[in-house]
Order: sequence, then C-alpha cells, then structure tokens
Amino acid sequence: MDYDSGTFSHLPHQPVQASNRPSKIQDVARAAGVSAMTVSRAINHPERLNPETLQRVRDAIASMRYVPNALASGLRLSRARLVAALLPTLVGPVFQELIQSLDHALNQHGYQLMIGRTGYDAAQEADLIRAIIQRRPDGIVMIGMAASEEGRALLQASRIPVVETWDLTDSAIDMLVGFSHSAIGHAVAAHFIANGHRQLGMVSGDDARARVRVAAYAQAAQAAGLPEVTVAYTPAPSTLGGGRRGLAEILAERPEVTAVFCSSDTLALGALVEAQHQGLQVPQQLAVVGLGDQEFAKDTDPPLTTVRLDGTRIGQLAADMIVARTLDQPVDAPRVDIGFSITQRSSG
Amino acid sequence: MDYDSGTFSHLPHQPVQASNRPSKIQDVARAAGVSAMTVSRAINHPERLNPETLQRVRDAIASMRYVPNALASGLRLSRARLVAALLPTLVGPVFQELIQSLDHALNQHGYQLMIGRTGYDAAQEADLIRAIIQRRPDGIVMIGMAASEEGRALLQASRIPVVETWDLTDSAIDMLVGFSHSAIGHAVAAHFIANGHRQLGMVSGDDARARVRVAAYAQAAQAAGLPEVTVAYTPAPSTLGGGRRGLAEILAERPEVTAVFCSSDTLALGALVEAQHQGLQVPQQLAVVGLGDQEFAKDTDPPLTTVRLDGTRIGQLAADMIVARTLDQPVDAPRVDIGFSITQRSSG
DNA sequence: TTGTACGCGTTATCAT
DNA sequence: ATGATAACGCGTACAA
Repeated sequence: MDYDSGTFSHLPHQPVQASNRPSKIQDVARAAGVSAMTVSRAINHPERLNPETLQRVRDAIASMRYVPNALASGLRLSRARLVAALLPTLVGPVFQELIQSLDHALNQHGYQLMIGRTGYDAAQEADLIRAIIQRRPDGIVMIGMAASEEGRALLQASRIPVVETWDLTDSAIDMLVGFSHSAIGHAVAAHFIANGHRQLGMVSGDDARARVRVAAYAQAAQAAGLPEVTVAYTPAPSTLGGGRRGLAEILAERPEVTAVFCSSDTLALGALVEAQHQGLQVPQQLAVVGLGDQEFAKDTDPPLTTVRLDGTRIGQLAADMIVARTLDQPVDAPRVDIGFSITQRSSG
Repeated sequence: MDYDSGTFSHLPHQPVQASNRPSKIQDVARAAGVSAMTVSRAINHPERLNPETLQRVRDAIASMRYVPNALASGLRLSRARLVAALLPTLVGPVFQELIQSLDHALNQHGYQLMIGRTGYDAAQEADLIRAIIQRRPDGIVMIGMAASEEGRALLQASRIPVVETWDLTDSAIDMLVGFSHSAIGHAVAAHFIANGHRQLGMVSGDDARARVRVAAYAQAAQAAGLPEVTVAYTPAPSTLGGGRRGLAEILAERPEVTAVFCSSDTLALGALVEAQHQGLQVPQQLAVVGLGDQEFAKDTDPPLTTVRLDGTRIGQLAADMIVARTLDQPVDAPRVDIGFSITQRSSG
C-alpha cells in the first residue's frame, strides 16, 4: 500500500489532480483505463470508438479538465491550426470589420487567429514576421502593410500561404485581395465635379497608399480643368483631432474650397466637427466625403457620405484562400479586386 | 454607384528556393559543417561558441532564411514564449491603449502576444479559453471579461498564470489589476452634484460592469436627495449612434435633465452630436461626461470631460505580473486597484 | 476496436 | 568548444 506524503488542498471544488502539472494524454488514459491512443481517437475520431469506451474517456477528459497540447500535435502534424494576421495598428478602427470577418471565417474551419502589430515601424516589421513564422501558422494575412525586402524573403522561404490585403499592388508575394486606391481618388474627384464643385481639398494620411489616392484625386481634378487641389497631410494614425486641424489648415490657406475628401471616416468626423465649429453648413457651404463607411458614419450630423470598402468580404476571401491552400486545393482567383462604392448620404 | 474594376487572376509567382520545405536546424548544421546543437547554441547562447564558428553558423542561418520552429522548442522547454490576451471586442473603449502597452511590455521580455476575441458571447467563451490553453501560453490576460464557471475551472486546471483586468472583482482566479466601477459611479454623481446639477441622466451599456456603475451613480444621487436618475441602456458595443439615441430617449422622457454620464467616450461623443442636433448648448444647458479619456476626447466640440482610466498602466502591470510568475519570482501585489481620475474639460 | 512503435524539431545534459 | 543522446506530448502506421 502506498502512503502519499503529499500536501492537502483546502480549496473548495478542486478536482482531484494527481500532481501539480496539467494533465497530459497519458494521465487521461490511465484514469480511463485505456491507452493514450484511445484518448487521442476519442478526441479526433470519436466514431471509431466503442460508444462505451468513448463515454468513459470523455468523462475522464471532462473531470480532469484535460486540454490537448497544441505544440505537440502541431509538431506532429505540421499543422498549427493557426492563422496570423499582421497589421500596422489596432488603433485605427478601419481594419476591425476585416479582422472580425477573418476571425469568424477561420473559426468555422477550426483555425485560430493570432494578431500581430507592427506599429507602422518598417524596421521592426521583419522581426515581427520572424516571430510569426516561428509559430508555423498555416497562413499569414497581411493587412494594409507593405512588406520590406527582408520580410518578403522570409515569407517566401517559409512556404507559408500569404494573403496580402487592402492594397491592390502589382507585386504580390503570394495571394492578394484588395482594391485600387488610385481608382478611389479618381472616383471621389468625379463625384465632387459631378455635383458642381470646382475648388477641391483633401485631408490625407501620409503613407504610401494615401499618396496614391492623393495623386489620383489631384490628377482627376486637373484633367477636368479645375484649379489645383489643396492637400493637408496628417500623421498616422488618423484621429478626430487630425481631421479638425487638417480642415482648418485647408480653409486657412484657401477659404474658397467647397469640397473636401478625407482619407478616413475618422478624419471626416473631425472635419464635420471643425466645420460646425467654424459655423459652416455641411453640405451647403462645404461638402465632406470620408473613406471606410465605418459604423458611425450613418449617425454623424449630417450623415456622412463615404467610400464604402467591404472589409467583411476581404476577410472572407482571405480566409477562403488560406483554407483552400491548406487543403491543397487550387485557388481559382489568387488576385482579387473587390472594388468599392460611394455611399451617398447628406454630407457631400 | 459601383466601381468594381473586375477580378483578375494569374498564376502565382514561384519563388526561388533550394528545397521544397522550410529548412530546419539540421539543414543549417549541415550547411555550416557543424552539429545541430551548435546551431542551437548560436541562436540561444552565442557567447559559448568560438567566434569563428559562430560567424559560419550565422551566415548559414541568414542565407537559408532559417527560422526556428517555436512548436518544437516550446514543447521541449515547456515555455511557448507566448502570452494570450482575451477580450470581448477589439472595438471596445480603452482596450486599445491597454493592448498596446501590454504588447510592448511583453515584447521587451521576448514574449509574443496573441489576441483572442469572445465577441461578448458567453457561450463561446469556454471554447476560446480551451483553444488558448491548447497553445500552452506562459500567461493569460483577461480584459474586461467575466469568466464563466467552466472557463474558470479550465484556467485553474491549466496552471497557467492568469491576470484579470479592468474590473476589480472580489473573486479573482489568480491575479488582478483593475478599478472599481462602483467608485466611478459615485464619483461622477458627486461631480455633477458639486456643480449644482440635480436632474441626472445616464447612458449606459447593459453588461454586468455597467450595471454596477449605474447602481452606484443612482445610489449616490438618491443619497444626496436628488430625484431618481433616468437611465437609457444601449446594446453593446458602444457606438456614436447609441449615444445619440440614448440621449434622445432621456430627453424625451425627462427634458429637465441637465447632466448626463455616458459609460464610454464613444457614447458621449454621440450625446454631444445629439445635443448639438437638438440645439442644446453644452455644457450650459446640458453637461456631458464620458468614460475612458480616449484619444479623441480632447478634440471634440466642446472638449469632453471624462473619467480617465490608465490603460497603459494596467497593461504594464499585467505584463510585470506574468513575467514575474514565469521567473518564479513572488508577485508582491497580486491584486492592484489602479484607480481613476476625472479629466476636467469643458463639456461638464 | 484497441494497442505499440516511431518520429515531428528542438534543447538540456552529459560526454569528449 | 563541440557533439551524442534523450525527452517534450501527440498522432500516423501498422500490428493484434
């Protein structure tokens, strides 16, 4: 007979636990009077077990709160059941719709989503990519990021499926789903021109994508014979305050501006606040158009006209691409332009 | 109007690579003419190597783009160098500041942060916790979440250090850093009363924490002999539109209300918009106070008076606690109340 | 239907 | 200073 010299536990409702460490598959096997393999099957192929045995094992798993070790199974299977999303910042709510739908779609297929932040710092980007690759995710989704040369090389060497999103670049690492920022710039300029505006302004972030939009917007105005557009750049990330200051700057420089395109809804909200503050009627004296069609756009005063980007669709497509790849299925369209539309409300 | 420029597809570009699979430590060893152990040491204990050998190995690592497999090392070491953060939503109020600082502090110690979303769905919570525990993180940070019974049991059985944040509950699973929601309710009521208000309203979310704040706020008003406060509940998550509708509801029910406490800055921004829309002067005719002191609070019109919560400090403390635990150091204060303050601006 | 042997890639330990 | 060995926990392949 064995006399355990161990300690006593006075915690209420503490399940019986053999030791101080979390249980592993072998512990469950012992408790259920079966081999480790039978426990493994109870989890992954329950239909192959005798119902009676299955129940015994399940009871043991539940009572011991056994949770399989994904490091071990991932190593064995070379599948981590994990997908990583890399983005510049969580602060801008622009990406949330995308993340949400990506997460949801991946969960349906038994994948978990891991989120990594680069913080707009290109120098740290390669380090983050390295850290992500270490976990051997089954796929990587890059959101609104341009990978550095080193980052691209790492991603390619890793053989991990990569989906770049948000930006419809010409040189995709692997797969791509996004929209054309230059088409957006043109479309908004055309929208203003069609509404009779001739003095255009723009409040914009100062990253590479934003510059593409600005250039297209300015070029469309020029092509229509309009005077040069006035641009105010704001530092990333986009904030309400940035929108206020951007609009104030434009109006100070050129008070005759009657239409302003803001490169995010947050900036546009700031522009609305500033216009209100300066006593300008929107849209009668000043038209404002945003970008993103975020949740709040419909509830501003006046409701915001904005460029709608279907983040949900991007997330869904990115998830589909990665899932197809991991199943070795062909990806019919590895490069997708999801386009955009202009949601017409009252602000411009 | 739609600007979908169509869907393009082309064959994925096949990158140049010697082999068809990512290289492992053995491949690097072969290339550098050393054993696998020497490569491992070059990465983890470079000082123990002959400088000449070290350089050879490093060159091989760089040229092959070798990235260690964290599943294998995590399995071997029982340390995943991973910390998980669980939260209801990314959209949330001050969560972003917290996440940012948590991520930053953990990176300093060589940990990576994994983010999991529950989406306010208590039913899925246990599943997410199970999915997280599977990865054997070195710590788990719960942000603004109340774990279900099953979730708590899983966390305890896992033996993983857990820090609950945001909410200063009485029954912590393990460690805790937060603030008292009931103290906040009292403080804001006292603030309004000190400013001469007697007709108080509140726009609030409808989760458990929010109800605690509401109860404390209402009780403080009652204790001061004020008429009963009018409360409008809005569904999660907090939105600008919810704030507008909440305030409209309160004013419709009791037009004599002169001060409204909103349980997030986003709701407060909506209240400001609605007040403006209804032609109410803030703060002369209606005082508005928010919660969170988010980035935009200082730039609203008028600037928002709000309850400041130091998310950065919470993240820092949570990281410290987890790091101490993984080093088997004692955690001097496993339960911390970081308090709050009222940032006085012009809105109330 | 259930069990045994082996290997996934890495690193601590011990040996040289 | 460097190498050989074993073990981390799990699941496939095969055997019973």
